[in-house]
Amino acid sequence: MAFTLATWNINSVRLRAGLVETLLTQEAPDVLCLQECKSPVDQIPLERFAALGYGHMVARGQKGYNGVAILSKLPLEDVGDRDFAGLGHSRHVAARLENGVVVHNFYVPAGGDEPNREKNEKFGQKLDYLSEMRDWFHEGRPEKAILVGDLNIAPREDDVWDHKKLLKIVSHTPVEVEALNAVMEAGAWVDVTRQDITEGKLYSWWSYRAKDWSAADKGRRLDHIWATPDISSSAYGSRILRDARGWEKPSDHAPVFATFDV
DNA sequence: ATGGTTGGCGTCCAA
Repeated sequence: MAFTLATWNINSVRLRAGLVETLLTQEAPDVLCLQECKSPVDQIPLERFAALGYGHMVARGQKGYNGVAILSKLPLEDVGDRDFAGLGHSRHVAARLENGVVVHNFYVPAGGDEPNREKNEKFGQKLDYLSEMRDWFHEGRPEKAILVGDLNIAPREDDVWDHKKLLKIVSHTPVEVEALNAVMEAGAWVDVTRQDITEGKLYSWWSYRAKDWSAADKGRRLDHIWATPDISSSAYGSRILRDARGWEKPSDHAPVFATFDV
């Protein structure tokens, strides 16, 4: 059975419920993983999504910050969440599809502005979060699993608009890239997006602060779709819906897609 | 070197 999955940092699911409806209507992924819902779970407008065929949801939320949700046309089993780095934030949730595939939805801490854990506690929390992800996947090697989300790191030189200019900018520093690569190695995760789109600049996020985000095109690939080796070769059709960044009152992130024939 | 924008909450914090 082939199914298409998308991941999108929505930056408030209540404010942008209309954009979620647009995406579900126009692109019709089977599963949509959202981050930064900024809403308690019981205030997510599930009825509006259910009316479009997305009646299944597994989510974790808190008031005002963070929050992750998995919306699906297909039945989901809630398989729990982890509070990496003990932050008490809603940044992870996992669900199992009926074909046995487990989907992990992550919102990794952004890490503040200063890439120095002595001066900036948030940067330390980001690195700790990634270390605990690494340790968890090392303890129990995942199988038939997909990991998606806003990982807040652009690992490759062609994942940012200017590699040299961003080496000291949080999201592209060598220590973060190493930490993310350690997570990948621990779980033997395959970067599905880059398996499909092997070359060239590729971005999923553009700052709100740019005057003309599209013309300036100073993007970063912060949003990822990974899979374990047993299913990664079944993936195809990866793409980033850049158009969504230009929709009315957009999120600063664009949705990332992949299809799996498991 | 700096400031630029957005959302949620509440008179500022996180991104």
